[in-house]
Amino acid sequence: MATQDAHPQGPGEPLQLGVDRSSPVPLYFQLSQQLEAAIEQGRLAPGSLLGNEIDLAGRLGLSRPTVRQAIQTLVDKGLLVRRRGVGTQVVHSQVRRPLELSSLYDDLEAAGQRPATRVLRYAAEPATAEVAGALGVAQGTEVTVIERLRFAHGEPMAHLRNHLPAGLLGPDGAALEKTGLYRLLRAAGITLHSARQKVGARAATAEEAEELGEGPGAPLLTMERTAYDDTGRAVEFGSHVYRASRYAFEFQLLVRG
Amino acid sequence: MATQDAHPQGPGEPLQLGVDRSSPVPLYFQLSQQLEAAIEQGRLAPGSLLGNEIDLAGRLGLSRPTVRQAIQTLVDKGLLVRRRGVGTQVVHSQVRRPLELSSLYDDLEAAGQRPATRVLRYAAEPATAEVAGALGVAQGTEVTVIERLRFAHGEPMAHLRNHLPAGLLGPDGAALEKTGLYRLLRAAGITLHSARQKVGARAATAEEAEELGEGPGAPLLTMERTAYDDTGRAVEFGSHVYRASRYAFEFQLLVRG
DNA sequence: CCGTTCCAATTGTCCGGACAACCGGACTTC
DNA sequence: GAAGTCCGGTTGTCCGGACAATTGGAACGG
Repeated sequence: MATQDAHPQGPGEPLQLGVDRSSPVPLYFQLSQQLEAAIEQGRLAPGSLLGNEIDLAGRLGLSRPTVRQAIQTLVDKGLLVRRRGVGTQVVHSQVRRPLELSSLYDDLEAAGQRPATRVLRYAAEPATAEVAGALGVAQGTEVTVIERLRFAHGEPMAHLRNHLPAGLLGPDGAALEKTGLYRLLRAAGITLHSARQKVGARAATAEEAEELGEGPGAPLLTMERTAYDDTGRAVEFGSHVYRASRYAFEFQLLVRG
Repeated sequence: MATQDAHPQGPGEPLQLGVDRSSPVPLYFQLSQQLEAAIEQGRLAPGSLLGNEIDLAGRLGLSRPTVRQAIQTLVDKGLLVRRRGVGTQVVHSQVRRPLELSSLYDDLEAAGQRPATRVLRYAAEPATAEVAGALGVAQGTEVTVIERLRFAHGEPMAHLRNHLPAGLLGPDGAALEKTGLYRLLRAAGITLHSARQKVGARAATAEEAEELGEGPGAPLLTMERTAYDDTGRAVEFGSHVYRASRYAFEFQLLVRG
């Protein structure tokens, strides 16, 4: 299978790769980022082989475990596929973005929709049984309640109701008119780790229809989400309603290897 | 931080762990499965430390890289959290199931709902522009069309329409009355790898309402999905409609580390 | 009493090597 | 010509070791 001189990625250039050993960035991470960029920009064609790990390691002056670690992160992202006895190749599909804990604000902004927010309520009140269960606190504990109306292009898109453990955000609530809740949480030093979601649909009540500019009984998309930080503590319980005529959830799944 | 004699997981038993070197199952996999089972069954309490990797390796007669590989798979699943200088601990949350490429059939069966299926159509026809685009074939190419009505407890739950590249399933279509599509695909040697989904809602048409036993204009949950195998080839395009009064999507997300 | 410095513990990164398992093509054989 | 066999190539698994980076508490000093 002479991969001697013919570069495995085809007749093009040998794909400039190299690591900076003086950088504090881990070597495997430098490599995986370069490979990801090459794939993203099409310099590594879908289906093309990557060249075997031993040679790659030798050419870069790295050890095989380090190269493997770099490749593995891309395999986990779904960009590469390894096959024993064959090699490692770029996946054929043109799909990207493996699915993140999506933030409506970021989604809209990324879509160029210039989101706006009207804060309807920002208060502390005792937790109901449902909220207490979701957040893992005792019923009646004081929690922060946030209700917002989210607009895109000046039109209402969704009604967002969130419950958070008291004291998580502090007095920064005012910033909610200008940015998304998840950004505020991140700014408060909270790193989101996982979330449990439930997506359904139902007909709009009279108030909801009025508020969102829909007809009575219009179909609405509902989403309930409990988000956890990296220690497993529940940091947010959201109960949201979207206009089905204007919004849908899009995401990509990866099957666990 | 003497972890000398006190077992890190608390006053209980030292947590029986051991690997079988004669088994063809990789050692790191044996270990990760045992740890996962222990976490799942609560023998490793949330928040408890796992004991440092060096000792663990020594006790099991394994090397540290092997132990790390086992732990890493559980970190990727979101069951464990590592912190340098601290240790590895079980995540606090009680959540499970990181989100799979969910199959309605499996979902219903797991919930003890005894799903049933009526195949409305199983035919070959030329691909429309929408289907051709989703499957990545030329418009007009012959594709397999499957339309099914899915029941649970004798009540209609959803109308499922799927398009597949011709010849993927062969004549096994009859089995669709007895099992799910994804199981058939797996049995045909296809390993699903990723999928792109879009979840929305809309009002039912007259026929849909009739077919699903809902009132006219009832809210329906819609899902479009294109699934890809491990080479990136599109193997299925589904266009499904669920009764919002009876079904909702539940899933868990992990933030990529 | 409080803040600072230091230190031990633990995970993070990286190396070099060894052998096994598997795939695909070439070759042989019938 | 078709089926089975062999073999080179590649990834999968595992080992043992070394040093760096970070954390949290303990000791120290103000």
